[in-house]
Amino acid sequence: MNDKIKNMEDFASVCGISRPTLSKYFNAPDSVRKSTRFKIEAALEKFDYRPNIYAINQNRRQTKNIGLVVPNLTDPFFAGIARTIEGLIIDAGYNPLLLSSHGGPQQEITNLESLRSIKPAGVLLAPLGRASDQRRVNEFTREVPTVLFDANLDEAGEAFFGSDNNQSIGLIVEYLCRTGEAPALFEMKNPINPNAFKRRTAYLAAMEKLGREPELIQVDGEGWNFEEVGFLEGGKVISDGRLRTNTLLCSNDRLAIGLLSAAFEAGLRVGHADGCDLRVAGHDDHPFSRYTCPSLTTVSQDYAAIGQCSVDTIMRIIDSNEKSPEREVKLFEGRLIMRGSA
Amino acid sequence: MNDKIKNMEDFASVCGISRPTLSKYFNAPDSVRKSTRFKIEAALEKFDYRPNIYAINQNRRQTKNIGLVVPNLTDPFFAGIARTIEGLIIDAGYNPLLLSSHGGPQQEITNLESLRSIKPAGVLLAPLGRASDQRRVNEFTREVPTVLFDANLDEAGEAFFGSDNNQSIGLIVEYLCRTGEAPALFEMKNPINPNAFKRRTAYLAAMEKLGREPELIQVDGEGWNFEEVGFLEGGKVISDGRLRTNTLLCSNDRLAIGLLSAAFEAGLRVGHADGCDLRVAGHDDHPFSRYTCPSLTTVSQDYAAIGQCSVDTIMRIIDSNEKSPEREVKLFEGRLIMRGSA
DNA sequence: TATAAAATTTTACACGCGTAAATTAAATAT
DNA sequence: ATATTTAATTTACGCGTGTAAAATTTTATA
Repeated sequence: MNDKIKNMEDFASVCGISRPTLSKYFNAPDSVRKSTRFKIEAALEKFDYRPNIYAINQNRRQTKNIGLVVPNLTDPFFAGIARTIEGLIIDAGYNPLLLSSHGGPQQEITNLESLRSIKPAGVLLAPLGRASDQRRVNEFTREVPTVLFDANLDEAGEAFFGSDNNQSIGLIVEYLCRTGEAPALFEMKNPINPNAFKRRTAYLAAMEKLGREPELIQVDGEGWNFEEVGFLEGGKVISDGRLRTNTLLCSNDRLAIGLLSAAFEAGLRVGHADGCDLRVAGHDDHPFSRYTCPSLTTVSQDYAAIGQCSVDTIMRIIDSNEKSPEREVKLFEGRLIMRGSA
Repeated sequence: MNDKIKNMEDFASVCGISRPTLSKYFNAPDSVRKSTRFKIEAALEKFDYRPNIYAINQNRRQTKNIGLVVPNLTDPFFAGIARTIEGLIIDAGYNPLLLSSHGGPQQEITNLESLRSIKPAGVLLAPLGRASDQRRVNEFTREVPTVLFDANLDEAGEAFFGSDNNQSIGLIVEYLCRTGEAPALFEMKNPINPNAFKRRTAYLAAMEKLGREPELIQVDGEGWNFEEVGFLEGGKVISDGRLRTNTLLCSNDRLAIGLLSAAFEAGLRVGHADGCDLRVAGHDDHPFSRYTCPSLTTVSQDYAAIGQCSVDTIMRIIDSNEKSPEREVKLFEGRLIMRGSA
């Protein structure tokens, strides 16, 4: 009577219907007659059966898996984005598989390899950027429908969605110039994020547009420990008296967080109030930027829109089952977040 | 000649060996004769074949998957731990599947459910703690070999590994008492993390041992936005003049980060130097605690050891293929991290 | 060289499901 | 009520692998 249900066959018999009908039900509950549907759902209440996902995926033309690769999950910024996108993927009826490249191009390729063996219907990839193994990423995107986000790679994937660095940097440069001294750009000499290059260019353009003299403060440092770079190199910049303006725009919030810490230890007062020595601004609206001392003025990226757009697009590609004729690129505007530091 | 290799059958024929032998090779390359192994590896160079993971998992008695569930990936503390453990799982020859409960008990159960359908060989679970749906977690651990870490749940899983809160809290309480005023404990009234309760108890015990009067500052606040709670409620505590000591021990670093921000905005000087108004200490050695203003004195947990121990144990359980007679519990000692804030 | 032991290969079947094609039942039109 | 159309169901086959048992080959031992 209460035999163990081992497979769909067994479960079909206790339902009193055939196995293929059951299969249809699991793929689309509304595709079976209402009366049979009730039979199935009644049986589901009584028996503990769920289809074997491996058998399903072996036989489906396509899996319901969507790969989601981010450069570094240890960065709460990407962790937050990943969470948002995961939710969107689930809402679309797919199964997200989250992988982090941990800042390393080797790991990034490893992630793509292991995704390949999972035969995903599509992949959302936020690549490392300049550090990425472009050739192998391109190779992958030719075999698996892929949408890039956050960082663009030349011609890789079906589409790219990210922030409009020109607009967002322009926004904060204009704000800083309007409310005080013109900012110098604090950045890494050899940044591994391609957005950093875009931001540098955007900074130069914005300054020129405003008729100000740009100043780049390019510091040493490797890898993804941006806070450490900001702290150590920012500390040197301060103690060496290399500052020719009292306003620093950091290429990203994590650099700014380190820099604020260095400024604090150097006894500098950061902020826009009277008597302050330094203004510091960032970019990204990092989750922690609200809690720095002082809180960090920055630009937020519209990740709700970027995520939604990325998911919509990969779904469209999956549904249409064809490579789109041309690579779509869409950039979203940032929003100024005014806080205490500048 | 250069036909597409579609399955192991095809690949076996281009290797010049039988399919079952090939199957053996993929499961353990050293289990086949050296000469046949060379044949296979030579063919692997020439042809692009990899076994279908779904067919493999459908037929193996056990998958090589290990589930890894953490309470909240948005917290860099857990993101770091997850990364460490992922590496250990891979080293052990298994395939980690990382899931975050996003701070919600419903998501935690959902995670366990979706892990069940993946039929993992074992699961490493850092539960939400008090917020967890204990009954359903217990149900899961009865069906799937599970090791708990970070937060303990009553009798759930085969083993638990975490930090010795008594030792670590004792350590920092002793340090604070020795170097200044005795600390009050700053914590949430209804913390969702069970370690919070352990730490409260440990604080009371440590104070008693030192013959000091304990003081609990229990603030409102729900959820996992600890920085916000620390900031808002800490700000109130400061402005209300509720502080009867100049030394605050926060139940965790994230509360401390918020509190430091509140203290900064209130114009308080935090630190142990002369002329400071307040000393603040935390617990966990959060990745950001190095970059607060001032940098945060805290206690680091030995997560290298906790992770290693957790992975070793789940591997032992998987290999022995039997429930261990008794539930193993092991607590690891914390280390004092002295920085600027206390 | 003969023999035993070990390793390898072959044979044969199972796993649990998707899905095309054929069949049957239900819904609609006449 | 009957013919027609449409939807639901069943039949039958295939997916790519693991694995036990039997047959064979290779290696080690005497």
